[in-house]
Amino acid sequence: MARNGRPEPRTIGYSDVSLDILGGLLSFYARSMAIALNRDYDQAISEVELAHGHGKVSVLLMTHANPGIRPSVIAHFAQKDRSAMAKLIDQMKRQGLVEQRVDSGERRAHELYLTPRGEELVVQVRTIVQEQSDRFFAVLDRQDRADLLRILMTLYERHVTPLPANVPDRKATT
Amino acid sequence: MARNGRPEPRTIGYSDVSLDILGGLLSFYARSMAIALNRDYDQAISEVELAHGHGKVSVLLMTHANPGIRPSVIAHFAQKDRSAMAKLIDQMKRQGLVEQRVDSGERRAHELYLTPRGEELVVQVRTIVQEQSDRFFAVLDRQDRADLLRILMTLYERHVTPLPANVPDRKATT
DNA sequence: GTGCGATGATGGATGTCATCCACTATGGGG
DNA sequence: CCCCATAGTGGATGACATCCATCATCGCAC
Repeated sequence: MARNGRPEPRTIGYSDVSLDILGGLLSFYARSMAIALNRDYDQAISEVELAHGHGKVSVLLMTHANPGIRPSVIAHFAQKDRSAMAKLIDQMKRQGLVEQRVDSGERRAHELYLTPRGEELVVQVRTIVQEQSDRFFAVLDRQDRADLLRILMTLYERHVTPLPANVPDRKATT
Repeated sequence: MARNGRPEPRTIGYSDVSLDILGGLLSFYARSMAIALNRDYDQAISEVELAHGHGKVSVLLMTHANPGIRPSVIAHFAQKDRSAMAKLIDQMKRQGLVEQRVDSGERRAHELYLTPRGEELVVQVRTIVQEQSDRFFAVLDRQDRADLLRILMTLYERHVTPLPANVPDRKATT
């Protein structure tokens, strides 16, 4: 049984195989980390009704922090297709977590609000998500965690979008 | 048009929205980076017939570097379900890239070999994969790249499996 | 006022992939 | 011989990303 819950090979040793260039490839390790992180995260978040992916958590937290926010803005920060975002929000509406109103000043757009039920869930979700992240990255020392956060924020700003001004430790990298 | 090719919101500003705890959450940034990286990678790798995910590339490179390797060993390092790995290898067999033989000393297991065609593809794939990774992480300075690699390797060893002894810069972290 | 292109949201089609389960042939140990 | 574990395989299912088309709305130019 490997660290990730999958059976490990039991009839042959594998400590001397070569990973070829993968052994020194940032993208291989980055994607591998994401696989492990996703699995761990999905397990943690399945305790509440928000299983699978960051989408619902992003909607919940960002709507909480920004009542009236646009679906398209959330989609933007979460790197989610507009159409997929609409479906996700529809699901959360059916779950009784959010509600939508037409923006009176721009009737093509919607404003998102949490329901009281959604608000209750926020506290839980914050705790679960923070603990999961802390636990996953606890194998790193404090300095490495700080460096990793800084580096990942840089990558986010350069590959996704500039971070809002209110994000702590954000540096103008654009 | 945002950095990732998706339309960005055009009728409202969004530089002052709050990301709530996501703004300081390692797992959010890690997963966001992976989304961006996956997209970039998939674009690069679609130039050759290995689109989508690291699976095929891992099979190709690790079989090249370790002729006769077990599917289960590749699955182990690539964090892939056995059943999914079997389907993937079947696909690559049909593409004429690999072939399988029964391991004579352990007849439950298979040995994987590349075909001449598979071998030809290795050179291309190596170049593409290396360039994609280099390009994606080029936004970081040299020190940050080195730190990121070291940190990600630590995470791999702690969350996935110990790295083989032949991997450069590997440290015993178990 | 009208027309045109852009915008935000929505629905649909499609492909891909992970997960989980069941099964078969094989191997090792009691 | 029996039992349990192992490696590989096939199937079912659910989730999700992507891409496309559509509609209502908006802003701008003529």
